[in-house]
Amino acid sequence: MNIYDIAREAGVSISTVSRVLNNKGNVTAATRARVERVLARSNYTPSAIARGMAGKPLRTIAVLTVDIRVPHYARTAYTIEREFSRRGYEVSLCNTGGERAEAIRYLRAVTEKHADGIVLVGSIFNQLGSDPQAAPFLREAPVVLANGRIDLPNSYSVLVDDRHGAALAVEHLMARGCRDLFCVRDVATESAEAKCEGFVRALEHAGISDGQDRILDTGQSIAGGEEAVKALLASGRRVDGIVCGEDITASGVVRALRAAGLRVPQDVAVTGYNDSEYARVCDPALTSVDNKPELVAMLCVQLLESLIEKTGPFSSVTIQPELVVRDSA
Amino acid sequence: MNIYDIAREAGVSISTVSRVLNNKGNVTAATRARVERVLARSNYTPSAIARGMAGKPLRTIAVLTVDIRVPHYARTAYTIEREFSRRGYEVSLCNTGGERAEAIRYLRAVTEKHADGIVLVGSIFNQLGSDPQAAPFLREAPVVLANGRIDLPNSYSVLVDDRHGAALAVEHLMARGCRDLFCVRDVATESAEAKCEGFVRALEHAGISDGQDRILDTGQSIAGGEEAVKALLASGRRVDGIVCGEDITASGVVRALRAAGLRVPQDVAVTGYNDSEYARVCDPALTSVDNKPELVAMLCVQLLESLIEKTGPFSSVTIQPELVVRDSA
DNA sequence: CCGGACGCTGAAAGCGCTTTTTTCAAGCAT
DNA sequence: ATGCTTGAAAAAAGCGCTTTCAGCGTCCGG
Repeated sequence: MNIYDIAREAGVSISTVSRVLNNKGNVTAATRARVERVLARSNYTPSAIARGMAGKPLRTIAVLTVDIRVPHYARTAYTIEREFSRRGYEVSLCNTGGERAEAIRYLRAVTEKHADGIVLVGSIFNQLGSDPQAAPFLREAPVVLANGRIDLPNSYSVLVDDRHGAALAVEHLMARGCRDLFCVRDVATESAEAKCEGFVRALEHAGISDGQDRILDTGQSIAGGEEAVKALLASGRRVDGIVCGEDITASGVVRALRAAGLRVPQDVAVTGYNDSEYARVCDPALTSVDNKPELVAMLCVQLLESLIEKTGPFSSVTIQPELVVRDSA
Repeated sequence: MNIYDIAREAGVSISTVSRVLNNKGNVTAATRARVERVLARSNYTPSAIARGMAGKPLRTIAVLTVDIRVPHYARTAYTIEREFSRRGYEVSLCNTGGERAEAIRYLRAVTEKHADGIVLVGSIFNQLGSDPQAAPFLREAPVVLANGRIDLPNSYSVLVDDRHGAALAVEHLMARGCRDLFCVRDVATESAEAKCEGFVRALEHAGISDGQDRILDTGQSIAGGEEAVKALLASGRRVDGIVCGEDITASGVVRALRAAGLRVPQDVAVTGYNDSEYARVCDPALTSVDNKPELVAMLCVQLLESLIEKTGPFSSVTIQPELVVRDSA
């Protein structure tokens, strides 16, 4: 059932049906009524493909994320989807797992389908801007990168000041009287680097200069947190505070500390990052840095929408995280 | 840059370019080489829209979920996306939040865009099959419903036997010596009903007939779990085992029990459901029912793909969950 | 040496819309 | 009564592909 069928049944031309459907141009009330009656009793669904063919935008947004199962990305993607949906867009999603090839494959696919805009969620995607295979696709539609910088003509960023976030955690621990702090780096991203930098700087600010030696590397998981603590305790170094790069890792840190007979926060205070549900499930509930994924997502959507509609001026923005104090520190 | 530009530069017709691009029909090596050279030095991207217009499938799958932020749905959606991506499809996502209007709006949009198939993730979507507004769209493309039944021509289900899952939890608790069991129902879905039914049946099987009176209603959250326990303890009824409908609720149950001075699992054993990361973060780690979202997703993808390619025969399937024993029971 | 088959390529139609252009008729002023 | 204007609706073009069909040259067998 297409527009020709409707036109034939209503005894008008397809352009008239189109005018009725899109509510534009002049149509007499009588003609409009006749078309609408036919429309009502048919189950006609206009083809967005054909509409796209005729030059109208398809109103779809491509969202690239590392892994939607990570709560932080889920929250970001959720808000992006909801907000674009509210604005009449549909969102298409890809979990690249950080695989460059996967990102390129997907970017090609959405370019072929004429996506109206692209949102990259995760600092890892900043690489794509300088990737000769990926960059051409990123020029075909406006791009917004959540949590990372990208240098391309029609691309902007919404950044979170993770350096500041880590510094907030350090300051809080110090205010509690902690002096022997460590920082757990559980992933190799720009964002993790920023946290470490914030940690080191905050220590320097307090007159402690060996911050760089107080960074523990491990994996982003409960087991990762546990291992980091085991290694730390085995080293015999004194510790009374640990800043973690992720709540899930922090929960492993807490678990290992308790297993070693240490009390949290009395003996060792621990902070998480992302203020996820894990922070509330963990016992004791984690003090965590809220980096506001919903706010970031909202800003991404607003920015991308104005980019699509070319209602500038545009600019990248940076937001500040906040510390949420609970029981672990 | 379109196929006409390529054809002109290569000095051939567009049909020849099309043949080269799609690797079909006969083209001499010389002609093919000439076209490919032009192709290589251009940044031509074929239009999937135009290809769709010409009758080819666009290879997009629509996925409806309640809320991607719920880990169980995130795991399901993730696997669906990855598997379809691997098969050359793109997935579009909508979080309906259980809103009928939102589902309908989205179904209309994807129908207009000629989605090749639809996956409904969550038992709540079984309503759509009998919804006069939604059903027409569900007839336009094959549909697979994860975790619920739907009665429509081209629709099939992948079910999890949640009755059995709850029964597994009951049996485990009884084997530990628990006798005064309760079940926490934290949401009003078909799936939650099945769990309660499994709970009641399993009790009956053990000679306990008042299972129906042992169901506690609350919200699906940490607070929900806490409230259920507070109400239960206030009632003065004896309890030594609690079966929960979700890990997150179970974590609240554990927290409230401990706050009341009860030991888990020694005084009261607790089981969760979904075997999510929450079960591992919780202290003590939750014994939980694994309802295998990845397996369900894989089966959905396989089923939907064969539906799309009409390589039958098709049939709905039911899978059995398994109990994962940890420290809480 | 000619007819038919076959391989390669181009021409053209068609997919379902939007939009521009054209047609037509009615209404009005001169 | 003629010419103009105006508004409604039809006609037609165009979007970028795929695919069918037709044309044309070549090769082979009779």
